[in-house]
Amino acid sequence: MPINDKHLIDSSSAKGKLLLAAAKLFRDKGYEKTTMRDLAQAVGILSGSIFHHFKNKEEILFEVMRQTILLNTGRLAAALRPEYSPRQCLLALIKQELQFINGETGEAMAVLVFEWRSLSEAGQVQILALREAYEAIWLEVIEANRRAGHIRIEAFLFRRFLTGTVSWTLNWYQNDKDLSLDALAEQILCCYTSNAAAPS
Amino acid sequence: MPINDKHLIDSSSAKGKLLLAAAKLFRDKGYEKTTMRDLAQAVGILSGSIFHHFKNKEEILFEVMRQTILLNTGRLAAALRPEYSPRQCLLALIKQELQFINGETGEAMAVLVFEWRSLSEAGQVQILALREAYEAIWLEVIEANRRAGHIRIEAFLFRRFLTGTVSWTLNWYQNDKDLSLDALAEQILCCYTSNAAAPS
DNA sequence: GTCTATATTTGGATAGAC
DNA sequence: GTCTATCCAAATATAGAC
Repeated sequence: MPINDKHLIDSSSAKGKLLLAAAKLFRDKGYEKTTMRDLAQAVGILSGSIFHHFKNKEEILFEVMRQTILLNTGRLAAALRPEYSPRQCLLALIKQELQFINGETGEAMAVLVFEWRSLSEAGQVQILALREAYEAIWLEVIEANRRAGHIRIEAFLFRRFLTGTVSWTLNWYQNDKDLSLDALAEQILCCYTSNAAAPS
Repeated sequence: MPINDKHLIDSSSAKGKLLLAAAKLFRDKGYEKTTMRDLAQAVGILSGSIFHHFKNKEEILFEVMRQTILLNTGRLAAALRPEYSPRQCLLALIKQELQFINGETGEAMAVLVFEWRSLSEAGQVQILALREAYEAIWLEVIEANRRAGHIRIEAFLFRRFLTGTVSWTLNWYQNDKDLSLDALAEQILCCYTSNAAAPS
């Protein structure tokens, strides 16, 4: 388990393989257009067998979202260190979230953004509850930056603006030599805050 | 025709009614989950009759997107006035795009963002070509602001950041007394540029 | 331009054997 | 835990009457 924490996706189990394949298919084709037959084929079984692991299609979508949020909330919290300045904290969070969206959990994060409506209302409520812990980390750091004079607008609003910018990268960012994710994070911070860019 | 320009949606024709209803349904339920029966019912006919106006379901999605881009490109260009400063131009464009997304074309704009993958590749190419004129207006104004010292980062990158922030409003903005769209535009400009907020 | 009736396909889900 | 076989529902699209 080099990447995934306990209780989260175990890519060696059949269930874990299904979730990883589902994230990729849901991102590439969309949840509605992905059939149980597509998913079964992706992991080398037949469609009827999936129902041994999940009670229906929506439970797969729910699990993809749930495990992604749990994993990334842990990672976000771990990115902050006591010796960091408010500005360094903010930069660290931006770098992390860019990684979530454009790195190895990118498929699942895209599913969270684009397939939200496909989740039942009951499922949405549960996922939103998990997301609160994630957003609480952000707001604390943003408030600290506001107190330090780096941010001029209200913290909630700032977070919404930033969420849009970072989420949108999944529509255009291609990892190449021209712009690394860390450099992109600094450009965002430079654009969003009043003072000079943080040291690279 | 108080709202819609020539060649664009005529809400008194059967075809126009279908397109307006489709935009709303596609946004609310998603393209895949919206059935021809849903759409027919929304305009008071039966599903078979739709195929007299459109050759298939995807053509409806394509037309919703195409007409929305054409309409809004015209509006965007019309929002600029010769006497405006670069900063006033940028604010005017932000206000316009917020209106596109959260105003009367909001349903169709959400479709453009969320249902992009549901369009065939051939359709995507055509819509992208139309989008170029729209983006050209933006880039010219952004460049002028950069030359004036209001923007510190590269124009393409700035536009991508801004696109994310403005598009994301469709996930959270509710028009109420607390925050008008014009006030929101000024907050965005304040957050994104170095100088003092524009006068309200 | 709309309706009636229906062809045809697709896809989620189940039951029981192995 | 997977496969075989299949049920059932839903949805796109068509043909021809009015």
